[in-house]
Amino acid sequence: MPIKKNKTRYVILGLLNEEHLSGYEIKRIIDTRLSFFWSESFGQIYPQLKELETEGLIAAFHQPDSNSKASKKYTITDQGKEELQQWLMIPVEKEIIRYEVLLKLYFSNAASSDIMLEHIKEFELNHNKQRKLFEKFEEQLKQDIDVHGNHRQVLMVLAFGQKVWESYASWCKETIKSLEDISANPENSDKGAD
Amino acid sequence: MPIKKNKTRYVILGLLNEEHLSGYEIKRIIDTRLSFFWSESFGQIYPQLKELETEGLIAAFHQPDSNSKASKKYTITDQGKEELQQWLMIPVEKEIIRYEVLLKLYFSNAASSDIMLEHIKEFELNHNKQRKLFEKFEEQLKQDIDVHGNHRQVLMVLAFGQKVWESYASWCKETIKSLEDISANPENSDKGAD
DNA sequence: CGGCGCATGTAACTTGTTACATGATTCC
DNA sequence: GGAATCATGTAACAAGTTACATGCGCCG
Repeated sequence: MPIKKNKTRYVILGLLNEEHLSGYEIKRIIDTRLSFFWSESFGQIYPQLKELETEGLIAAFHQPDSNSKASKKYTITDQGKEELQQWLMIPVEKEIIRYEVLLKLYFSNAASSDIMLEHIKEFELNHNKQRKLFEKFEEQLKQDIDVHGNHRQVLMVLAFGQKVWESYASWCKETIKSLEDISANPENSDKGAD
Repeated sequence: MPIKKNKTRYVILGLLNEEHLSGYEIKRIIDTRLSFFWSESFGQIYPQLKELETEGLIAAFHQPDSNSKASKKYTITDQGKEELQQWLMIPVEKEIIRYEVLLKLYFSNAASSDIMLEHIKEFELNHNKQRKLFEKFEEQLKQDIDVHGNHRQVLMVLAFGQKVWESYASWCKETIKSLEDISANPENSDKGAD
C-alpha cells in the first residue's frame, strides 16, 4: 500500500519530476507558482525530503562545481515517478475549504459593518496581490513555452485561478457597497423601521 | 489575552449566539448551512464544548421536558458573547486554501488526461451537490425572514458561494472539453504535429 | 430482541505551524 | 565586522481526523 495521505510528499515528487531542486527552492516555488491553491511550510518540507530519500523515491546530490552556495539538490527516482503516477490516479479527497472571512461575516450584524468592511477590503487586497503573482508566472510560462510537457495542464490550473479571482473581485465590490450602505443607514437594518 | 487561534470555538460561539444547540446539532448545521466554506469534526466539537463550558463562555442545560432523546443543549453566556465580538474584530488570518484537484492537474500530462477527466467530473459533481444544499438553505432563509438579526450578512455569504460556484461550473465545463480534446488527439499534444 | 440511527464522548494518530538553532555568503 | 539573506534542520506545540466505545430509543 504505497499511497499515503500526506500531500506534501506528492507536491515534492511533482516538482522534482520537472527539475532538480533543493528544499529551499521547493518552498519558493510553492510560494509563488502554486500559492493560489497550495501552501507548505519548511517544517513539512525538510522532514518529508528526508523520508522520501530513505524510501528511495528521491535521491540527494550535492552541486559538484558550485562556486557559490552548495545547496543540497534532489532528483526523483524511477520509483518516485511511479508513486507520483499512482497518486495522480486515485480520486481526490474531499476539499476542505475554510474561509474565515465568511465565517466572520456570517456571524456579524449591522453593528459590526465597519469592521466587516475592513475585513473584506483586506481580503480584496490579498487576492489582488496573489493575482499579480500569478500574472507574473503566466508571463514566464508564455515566454519559455513548453519547457514542461504539462504546459496545457498548467494553463488549465491558471484558468481556474482567473475565474475564481474574478468572482472574488466582483463579490468584494458588491459586498463593500452593501456594507457601506448598512454603515451609512444603520437604522434601516431590515425593511425600514422608523 | 483572550483570543485563541482555534477557530472551532468561534464557530460554536457564533452558532450558539443565535440559538440553543447540542453538539450534534452544531455539527449538523455546519455540515449543511456552512458546508461550502467551513467544516468541523465531532472530535473537535465535543472537546471544545467542554472547554468553553469550563471557561464559562457557554453553559449546558438538559432539555427538561424532553420525552424523547435527552440531548445536552448549550447556551452562550455574556462572557461568551463578548469573546465572540472580540474575535469578529480582529483581522482574518491568511486563508489556507488547498485544492488537491488542481495539484493533480498541475502535475499531470497528456497521458493522464482520462484520469484527470474523472477527477474534474467528480469535482463538478461534488459542487453541484453542495450547491443544492445551499439553495435549500437559501429557500429556508427566505421563508423565515429575519429570524436572525444578521439576515443580510448571511445573504452576502450566500452570494459568495453563488459566484464562486458559477466560476467552478464554468471552469469545469471548459476544462472537461479541453481534456476530452487532448484525450481524443493525444498526438496533438502541443501546437499540432502531423 | 437485534439492528439501526441518534447522540456523546475519548484516545491515538496524523498533519501542520512556529519558533528556534545553526552556519554560510554577500553586501555595506 | 555586522546585518541581511540564503539555506537546512529540529523540537515543541497546536490543530484536526479517524476509529472506536458507549448508551438510548425506535422499528420491525
